[in-house]
Amino acid sequence: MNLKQLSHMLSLSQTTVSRALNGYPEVNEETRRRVMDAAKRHGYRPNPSARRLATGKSGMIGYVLPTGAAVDIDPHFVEFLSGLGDYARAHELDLVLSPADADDEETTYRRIVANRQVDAVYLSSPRPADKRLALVNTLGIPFLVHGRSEGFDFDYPYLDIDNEGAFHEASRLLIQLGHKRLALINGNDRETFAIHRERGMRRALAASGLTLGERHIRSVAMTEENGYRAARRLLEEDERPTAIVCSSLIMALGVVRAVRDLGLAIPGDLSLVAHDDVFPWLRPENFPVPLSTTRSSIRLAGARVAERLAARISGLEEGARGEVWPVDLVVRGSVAGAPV
Amino acid sequence: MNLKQLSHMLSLSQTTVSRALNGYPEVNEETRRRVMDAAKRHGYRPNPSARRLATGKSGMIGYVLPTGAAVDIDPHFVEFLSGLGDYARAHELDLVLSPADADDEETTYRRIVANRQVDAVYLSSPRPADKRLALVNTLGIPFLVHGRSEGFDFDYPYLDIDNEGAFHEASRLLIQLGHKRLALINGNDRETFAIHRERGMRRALAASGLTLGERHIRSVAMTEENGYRAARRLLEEDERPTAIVCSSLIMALGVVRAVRDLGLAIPGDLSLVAHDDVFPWLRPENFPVPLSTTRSSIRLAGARVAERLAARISGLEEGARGEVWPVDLVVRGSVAGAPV
DNA sequence: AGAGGCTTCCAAAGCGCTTTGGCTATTTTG
DNA sequence: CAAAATAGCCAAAGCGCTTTGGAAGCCTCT
Repeated sequence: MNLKQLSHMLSLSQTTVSRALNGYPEVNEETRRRVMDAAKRHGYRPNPSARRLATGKSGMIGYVLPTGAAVDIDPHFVEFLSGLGDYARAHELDLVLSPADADDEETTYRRIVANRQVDAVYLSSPRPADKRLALVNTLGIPFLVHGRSEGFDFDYPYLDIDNEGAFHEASRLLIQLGHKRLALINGNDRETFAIHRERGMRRALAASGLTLGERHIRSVAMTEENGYRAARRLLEEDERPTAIVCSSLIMALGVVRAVRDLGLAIPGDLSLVAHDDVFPWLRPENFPVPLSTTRSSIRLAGARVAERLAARISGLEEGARGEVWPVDLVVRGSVAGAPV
Repeated sequence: MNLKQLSHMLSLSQTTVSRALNGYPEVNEETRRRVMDAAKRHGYRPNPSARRLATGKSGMIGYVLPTGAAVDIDPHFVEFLSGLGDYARAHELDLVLSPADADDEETTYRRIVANRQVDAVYLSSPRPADKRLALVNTLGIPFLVHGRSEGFDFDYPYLDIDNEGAFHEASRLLIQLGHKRLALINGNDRETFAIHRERGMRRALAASGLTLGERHIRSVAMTEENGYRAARRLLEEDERPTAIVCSSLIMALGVVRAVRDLGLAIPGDLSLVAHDDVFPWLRPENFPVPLSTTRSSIRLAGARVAERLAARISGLEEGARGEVWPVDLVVRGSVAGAPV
């Protein structure tokens, strides 16, 4: 059933039927009802390929997926996807993943824009002065950044959590508990979120006249193994830290293992706080010692990104609105006063 | 730059240019070269929307993503995606994720097929007599199943690992080490992979005159917490098992925690084997006691699925070919002889 | 020399939608 | 009451490709 058949069957022109269906004003309300009715009754669905060719709109949102033998997709991605899907489903928005060589994402961005494959894209894990962001901004396709970049002379729309505030609060708590030697096990410090977290922590320390020594900060890919290694190096020092703030639950697994291996105890010898993106399959309250966390559901963020993207596509949202979500600090058994 | 301009510039018809570019035989080789040349020089890329409208082919593969508040996307998915992307990138194949209500995926399948949004789809986590499989089979779109189903009167193309063989081997090893009370912490036993794993284990036990008691098998969603709970229940019994085989590394984390909480030791009191899908961020060799595993890279599977899907789209692969990959049994410190 | 067969190309007709420009009534306005 | 505005509809022209159904030119064969 296509438009031609439908319009013929209604003794109307394709123009009128098309307009009736798409809510244009220049059609009599009664005619519109007739058309709508017939369309529903016959299960008419406009052919998206044809519509796309005519309008240039695809009804899909895009994401360029960096791939390559050395590239690991962040496990957070799947949770984010869940959220995105939750919203997108209700609006029949599909998501197109365009795999790209991690060393040359530009080609792919250019391709999907030139081909008008998607109506909007979102970027994640931005770095300061991220090239992708500049590119997508000049290409003129609607976009939204999950996270933030820095160092541009233009503004852009984004959704981020208050990483700096979160780690500031976590650090402040630890300091108030008497800790003086804090350490940070961070994610890749070329990504903005990691920079913000470090900044938050330094700010809290500075406020109490403390500092974060070079040796007390590790910046690594967020795997269990890296968490372990980082923790061991930190804890085997002479003046070992009495509190660690850690950028992910997965790394925290490694930290816990290291603490055990060294015969230390949480929170007796070491207080630990980690950031929790809220995975259904790994929960901080189920750590050997329930883990204090800075918590923010990445899944909710995914849903919100989809929502805003949809709004941008339909023109409801414009401009460079930035949105920063507060982060909960959830205190559980893994923090205590500094050992004497 | 579109076809019209290009052909005009070459003083050829659109027909000829189109044919030259698409490798049709009825065009002079020299003309073809001229055309190819000009196309490359001017960076001509056929508009996919137009091509799609004309041919019905989209150059994308599809996946219906079950979503909903109660639905958690499997973290394995992202690794699978990595692999898929590795292959797809080289072939400019995009992946479209169509979110669907987990309780009604059928509508979405019908939509993407009716709309010809994708050239092929893949299904994952199939169950016995999975409705999606039957649906997709009748809808007539090329497809590939990652995993296997059972109980159909038709064959279908799939890629699966030898789950039964893997758990058979793991169990056999444990039995040979003198274990008599084995337990299984499995995934959702409505999914085929879990059924196969249980079958493999039972087969190994039966071969030695042993059985798997009802109380010695747990079937749960694969989270750390569920692993913990299942292990506790198993280990708090009077006649507790001396060996556990576990369907995922994430659950194994919980098992390890439970063992610790109960004051037991691995492998002294309990031998443990888990299935490892090979995550970059959680490796069995880094468990407190290095974990023995049945190992199969889900990432490689993703790449292979993409490859076969591409072959199916282009007609290079046909019929209902099933492909079953062997699974490695990797022995590490977590298994030992049965306690006396 | 004429019939038949290749080779190489083309004009035009789709694919199924949206949108432009225009046309005919009907209503409003000065 | 004539002129202007408005409401409601339509034919046709795209969107940029692929593909059908020739057609022209040149060989080959009998």
